[in-house]
Amino acid sequence: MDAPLPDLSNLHPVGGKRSSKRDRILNLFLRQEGHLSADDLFDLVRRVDPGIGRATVYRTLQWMVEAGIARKVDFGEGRSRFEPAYRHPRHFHLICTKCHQSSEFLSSDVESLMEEVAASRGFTAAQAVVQIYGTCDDCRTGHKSPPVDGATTKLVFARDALRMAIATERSGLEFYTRAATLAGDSRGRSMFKRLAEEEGHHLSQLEQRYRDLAAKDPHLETRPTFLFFKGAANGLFDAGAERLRHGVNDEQALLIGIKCERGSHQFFKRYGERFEESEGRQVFLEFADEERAHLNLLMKEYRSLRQRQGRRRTRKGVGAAKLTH
Amino acid sequence: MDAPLPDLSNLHPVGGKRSSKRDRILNLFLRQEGHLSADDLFDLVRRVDPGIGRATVYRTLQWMVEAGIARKVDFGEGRSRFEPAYRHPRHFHLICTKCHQSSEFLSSDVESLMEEVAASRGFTAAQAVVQIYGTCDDCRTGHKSPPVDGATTKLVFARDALRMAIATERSGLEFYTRAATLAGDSRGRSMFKRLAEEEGHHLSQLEQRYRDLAAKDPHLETRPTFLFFKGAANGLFDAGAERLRHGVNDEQALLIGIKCERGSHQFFKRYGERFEESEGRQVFLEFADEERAHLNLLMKEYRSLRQRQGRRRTRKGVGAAKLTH
DNA sequence: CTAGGTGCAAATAATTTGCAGAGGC
DNA sequence: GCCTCTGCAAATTATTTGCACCTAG
Repeated sequence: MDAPLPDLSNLHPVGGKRSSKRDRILNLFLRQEGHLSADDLFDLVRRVDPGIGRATVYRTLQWMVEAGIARKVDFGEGRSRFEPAYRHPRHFHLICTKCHQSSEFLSSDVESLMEEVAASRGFTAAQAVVQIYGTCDDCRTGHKSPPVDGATTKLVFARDALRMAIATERSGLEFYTRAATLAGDSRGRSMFKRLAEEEGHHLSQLEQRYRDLAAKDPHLETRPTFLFFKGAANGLFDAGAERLRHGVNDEQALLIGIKCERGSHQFFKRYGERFEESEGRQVFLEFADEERAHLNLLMKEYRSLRQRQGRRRTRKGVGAAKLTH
Repeated sequence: MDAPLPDLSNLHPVGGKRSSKRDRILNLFLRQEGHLSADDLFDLVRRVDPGIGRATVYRTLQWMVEAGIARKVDFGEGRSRFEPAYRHPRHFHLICTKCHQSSEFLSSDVESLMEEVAASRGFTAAQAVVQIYGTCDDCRTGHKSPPVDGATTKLVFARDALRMAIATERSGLEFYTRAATLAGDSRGRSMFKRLAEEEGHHLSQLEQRYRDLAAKDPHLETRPTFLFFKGAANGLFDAGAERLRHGVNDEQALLIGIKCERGSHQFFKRYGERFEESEGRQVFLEFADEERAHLNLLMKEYRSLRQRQGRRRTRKGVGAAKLTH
């Protein structure tokens, strides 16, 4: 649903056209934080290269939007603003109608709801815009909270990513600990135990990393959430752990684990890939890898179990074809 | 989060200003379906009253937006469009970038997510805009689906409302049927049975109503969803019915029922009230009333149970104060 | 050489504003 | 009589276009 992610070096041919001054405009634009109006960008460009005309900036902007490098956003000021879309996933806006400041957030839940809606209408979504207009905290209370620069945004992003990974790790730990207790088969028990230990180990690593991050900014913990990944932020294994309570056999436990690991792997990979280089992205992608490793282990165990059982019945959803990655 | 709902008759003073020609513009505007550009409205107005100037239309539009009667939306065409906001809750847009058609949907889930986000930042939300840009089904396939007029929209809305009420009724029926089986106390059993019968009765009424509605338009059932009230559309009692499986005592069952009925009453009331007069609105509000009646019955039973138990312990969440409506 | 890209200035389009007069209270 | 509304035309603002020229492949 979001923009394609062409390599920066061969970005230019994307639109089918060539480049020269576009490079300079593009580079300046991508370096910018926040939402530039066409004129803002024109001023910036002129400062560097006075020989560039306003029309070129407009044309380049138009081309960038078509090529998916930029996004056009409208805050109802009577002019458009533009923001980089490259490795910078769709984010949503909270726009203060008093002070005209806008802050951003990201929500995978909103995104998936929108995808669902679009799909149900046969609509192919290319872009999504979410804007909430109202009064910001500062304008309402009269206080002024410290300005948030690019570095802080990145810290907050990393913090939120870590929080999600930690929540997932915690619910995974609970899941495997319980599964190890319940497992009827000694081999399965030892595998679940091993996984529980791994989760515990990773968990403490993540927590350490979280503490390191928090040390970089004394206010980090109290800053508002940036990633509203509600469905994921509360532990992707919770439902699985819950199902274990109702008593399942080893095979079922394995299948539940596989489903959870696969879901969480896909989730972290999918979103991680869409971010620009940053610690948050790292957290997502590393975590996705970890979940995949667990997934592989579980699937190996599952195959082996099936073999030992000697049964050849086919189970829906996890056929042999799907097991090979 | 949505616009205030002033009475139409004393709408005018809302903005602190007075009225005269505004009335005519306002009335024309409110009669319109869809999204008018300022110029569209100007043309319309001129056809009725050639003595009205373009600036007045602009000024009136501005005033309507401030007063919460209209919403300004931007589809990236270089000009703004406006839509009535009165008794017409925020709806979201799917905008085709090929044919420039836009269709609408409503999602309570998206709304509550947005409220959550706003609240967590101390942001007071007044308006929300959700736009999904892409290619519509017609443009993608080349086919042309039958045009949807205002009457059809209303039918679809009523259909979706009925579907939600039916789903809730079904899960309620399941809940009470199961509760009746499980109830240890004969008095409780008969109450749950009675509620189950009522739900069954209402369910068949709703299903009949649904059939009547479907008879009005042969394609009604296949038309795309308009209300994406995912959390509610799958039966608000499902979680409650599920909990009954794990074995609960009568008091707990009552509390679960109370929670479910209260939630569903509030949900249907809250959203029903925001719609303009229509069958869909009726469905919502009637259903809300019904759920409240059940709620009252359950609460009466709960109080009586507590009295019979003679226990005076306080349970969190459902203190005596909260029981009196 | 050719298909675009580019600068400049002029054109267009949407919206706002200045001002004199009108209308309600 | 005062305050706001209103129409008209002029002004302002953002964005696009026409056109002559330039540049990369």
